[in-house]
Amino acid sequence: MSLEDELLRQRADAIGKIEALGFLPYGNRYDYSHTIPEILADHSERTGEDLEANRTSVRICGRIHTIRRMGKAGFSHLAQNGAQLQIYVRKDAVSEKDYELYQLLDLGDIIAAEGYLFRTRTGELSVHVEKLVFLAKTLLSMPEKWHGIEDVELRYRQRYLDLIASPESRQVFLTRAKVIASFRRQLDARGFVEVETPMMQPLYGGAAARPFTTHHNTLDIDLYLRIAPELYLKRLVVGGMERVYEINRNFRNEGVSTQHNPEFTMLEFYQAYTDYEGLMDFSCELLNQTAIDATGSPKVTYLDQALDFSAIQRFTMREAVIEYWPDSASRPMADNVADPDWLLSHSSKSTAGEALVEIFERVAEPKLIQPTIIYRYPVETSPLSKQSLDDPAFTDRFEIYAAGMEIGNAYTELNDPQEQRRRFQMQLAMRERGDEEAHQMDEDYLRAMSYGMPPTGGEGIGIDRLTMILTNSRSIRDVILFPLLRPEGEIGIAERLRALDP
RNA sequence: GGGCCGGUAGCUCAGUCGGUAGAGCAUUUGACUUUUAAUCAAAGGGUCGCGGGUUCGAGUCCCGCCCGGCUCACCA
Repeated sequence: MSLEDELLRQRADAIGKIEALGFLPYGNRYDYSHTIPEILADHSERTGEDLEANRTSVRICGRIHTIRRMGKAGFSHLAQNGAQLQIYVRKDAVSEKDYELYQLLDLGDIIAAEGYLFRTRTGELSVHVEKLVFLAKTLLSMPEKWHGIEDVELRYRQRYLDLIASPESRQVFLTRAKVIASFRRQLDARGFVEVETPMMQPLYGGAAARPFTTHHNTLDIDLYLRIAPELYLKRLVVGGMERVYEINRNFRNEGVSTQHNPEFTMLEFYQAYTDYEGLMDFSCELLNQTAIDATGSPKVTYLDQALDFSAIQRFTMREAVIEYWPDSASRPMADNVADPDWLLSHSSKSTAGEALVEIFERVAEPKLIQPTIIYRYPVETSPLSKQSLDDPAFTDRFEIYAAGMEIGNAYTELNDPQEQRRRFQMQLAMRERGDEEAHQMDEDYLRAMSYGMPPTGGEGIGIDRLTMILTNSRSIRDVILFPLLRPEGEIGIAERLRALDP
């Protein structure tokens, strides 16, 4: 018998013994008087004398994280909501049945304890237990208490174990929730309406990416998982929902890396009657406040580098190429980065605009550690953005970079259906030249725009990447609870449980 | 997809030149009524990722495959 089966058998046997003592092996509702974090918040300052003089009774519950048994007494730590509280179980302070239960407990079991607060000889706030309640048994071993889970594969596949074993991981996901809550609060306060648009779409659009394909049986149609909600959100703006936003998943059938997960979460919002300059100012306010709400400060440390979301810098794309050019000897001049011949000679792309973007991504993007807005993007790579009034080769678009990653993308929305049709046709031509990610023609969207769309600014912010930065996480998989992994193969737990079933 | 690194007990990790597979935690038994990585004594526990090959002999060397990490390419 393998060790794991032996442990399983021992614990299954313990369930029987616990039941024989009169406890439910898997308990029901338990009405605690305090959560463990509440007790720590309310009573951590109290002295032992105070606790003795003004006895405080509590009913707490949680998962057992440590057990130290010593003959006729013992200590355990219960964990709940990321905090731990010690309990002290003494043979002469509880019923015989409860003490027998205490002897049968394993690390990882979930119990409740009732008693009063006191301080131990070493000063730790603890519960002097008078009664125990059994709530749930663990059949499998907990991770090692000191190192926790080091195997990242295990952390991603069995996130629940990661959450049990490492408070830091729990904190990452609490911060992620704060990021999302902060955006919602800020947008709601400004009159934005949260909406949900289709994730299964007959045509995909709103970004340059390859989609996932699926099929609806009854309708017998192929559908795409959305690569962006953009075109639906703008239909809503046409319909008079002047400020809308959506926070949800996009799906892109592309590579996996520390910065890419096939499904990822975007905030997209649209505001009628503003433009990209209005959005730049708004973005700075939004990100500053989100950083504060999530971490307590606009200044954060990411991989040993100090980032300040209260001081977001701004460059045009052309300026950024000059600013971040790697060596001063060959540094281009303003005339160079505006010269199609110069651009084409420094890139393998076939148009000046695509070349500028390619050069920018090569020389500047990795160096954009400080939160930075890059604005004015070439028209070729921006099929849905409005052209700049003073230069039709460019669009009124910007992206937000931080820690060398793109975390946001925004522009004045194109609202001229005739121009939108031309852009779609330009994209179709790129598609015919072999660009699989070029935009499709979306006639329903063109039709919507033909009813008149108000001038509008729209923006998308990558929640996962922003959360990486705000939690100092190196990989996007560290901020996604269940990142996509290949299936692990046979687990075998069903068979092992079946073998235990009497 | 390419390159590099990794997969050994439930967990964290050693394993030398190819020669009987180890430690700590966890588990079991015993001692211990304020411990806290509790302590002390003893015991049990292995598909060395999977499959081939070389060899008298493979955790170790060779080949293929699976899973993961980093990185490059692609992308947000």
